[in-house]
Amino acid sequence: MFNNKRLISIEGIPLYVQIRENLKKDIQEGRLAIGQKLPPEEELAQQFNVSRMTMRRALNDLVEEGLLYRKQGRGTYMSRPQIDRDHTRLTNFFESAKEKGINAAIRVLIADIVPSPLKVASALGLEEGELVIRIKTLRLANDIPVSVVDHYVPYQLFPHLLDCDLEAAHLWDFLEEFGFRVKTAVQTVYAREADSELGELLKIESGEPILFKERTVYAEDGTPIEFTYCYNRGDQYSITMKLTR
Amino acid sequence: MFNNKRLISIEGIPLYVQIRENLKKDIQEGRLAIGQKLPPEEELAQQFNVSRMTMRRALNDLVEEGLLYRKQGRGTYMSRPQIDRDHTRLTNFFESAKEKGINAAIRVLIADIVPSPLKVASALGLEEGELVIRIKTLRLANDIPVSVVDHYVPYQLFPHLLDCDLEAAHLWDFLEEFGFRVKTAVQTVYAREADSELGELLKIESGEPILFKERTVYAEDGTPIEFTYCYNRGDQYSITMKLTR
DNA sequence: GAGTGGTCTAGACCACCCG
DNA sequence: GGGTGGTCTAGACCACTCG
Repeated sequence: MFNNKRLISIEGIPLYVQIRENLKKDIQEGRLAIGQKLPPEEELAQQFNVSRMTMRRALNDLVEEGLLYRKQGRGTYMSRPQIDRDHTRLTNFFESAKEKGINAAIRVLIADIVPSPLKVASALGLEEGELVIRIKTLRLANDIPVSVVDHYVPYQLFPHLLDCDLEAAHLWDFLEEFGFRVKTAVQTVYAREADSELGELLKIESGEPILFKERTVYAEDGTPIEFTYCYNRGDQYSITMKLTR
Repeated sequence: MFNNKRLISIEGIPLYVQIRENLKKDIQEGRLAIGQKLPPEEELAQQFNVSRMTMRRALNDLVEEGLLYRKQGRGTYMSRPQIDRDHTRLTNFFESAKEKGINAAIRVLIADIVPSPLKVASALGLEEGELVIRIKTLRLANDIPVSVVDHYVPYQLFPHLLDCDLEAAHLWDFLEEFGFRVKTAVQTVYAREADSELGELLKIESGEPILFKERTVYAEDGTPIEFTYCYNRGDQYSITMKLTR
């Protein structure tokens, strides 16, 4: 280990990325023991034939990811492998269903242009009553209804949104087509009971638990581009996240 | 703006931190317009009288925080201010109650040493049946019961934990006293119904919605130090988080 | 005091984006 | 082609930790 690691310079890929991925592979394939101390940065830099700054950039990324940790004045060490990593990533329904091998489908219940209710307006940075596009859908996973989702999108930013086939792709695909890249979201999660309408749509008894989510989605420049109420069947849905102190 | 920003070198505080906080203040106090383009990095570096690498380090932090964004080949820009920031931080019950001006109290229901159930063992990286400390508590906010929390902690790591006054401080304070700094947690959130026991403890009807959480807490080096089931009153509790694509 | 990570410099060249 | 961010170097000194 840690010998003759000189990289063959690969076209286009930054050195720190190559080093990072190289080390990550060593870690994930178990070639480094838990708690093991790594060589000092200076030495690693020599082995990889890069400057210390570049080496640090690679190490920083791995520390960020939680694979390594540093103790000032002592050294850099392997973390214990944790079960789950990389939560709090924003993924869309089709993407995550595909990863899990689930057959995803969307049925549009409402697609309309309406004046914005107060809460929607304030989330989207609009005046109350400014026009928004409302799209209410039912989501199915392997033909089982799992969520009712109520999207609100500023009409002024996406005047042609309703021309799209909203059952054919995820809403975000269309938002991106119109020039807004989905970047971050802030969401709040609650436990609620299903009312009779939700019960009917989700094929559960009314009164059964619902994981209820309010979410505001922002583009790269911070513009709010979507506000959503999301009602998820309690027995079919959970949310996993990673927190840092 | 952007003139004569030369920093008086302040004792001990790294330059990139001073620059970062300086810019953050400008942003938060509205001295920079939304969407405004910043001067190029080279120029900023000159104004602050540092090298470009140091300037970049400061800017990187602000981009990370979502206050700025970059477009390669074009420039660095102000983001729109977003309502909420800095979620997905791990906070303890007493800390967050204090911030909100809520009077927090903990009542211990169970404090015992037991063989670990399978699920607990696997979360904590133990063999099934290895001893764990189980601490079950009721949390009150302004005398209203809000959560029932069931903690499991490896006995071997904290053999003297039960000597502590567990109602006097948060469990994490004791874990840190014994040498383990709480660093990260991975949690999964579900919607459930209250059973009769929970109903009684939380003073709600059985069948009412519960925001149920399973959480594994890790120390700095990745050692799992706590696994917890957490039952929160649906009408008193929500979780807010920020997601990134 | 030796070992190690944390910060910082003053350059350099490249890749990308725009008019 | 000019402006800009992305990457990289080869040094340097400081701050922290440990024996």
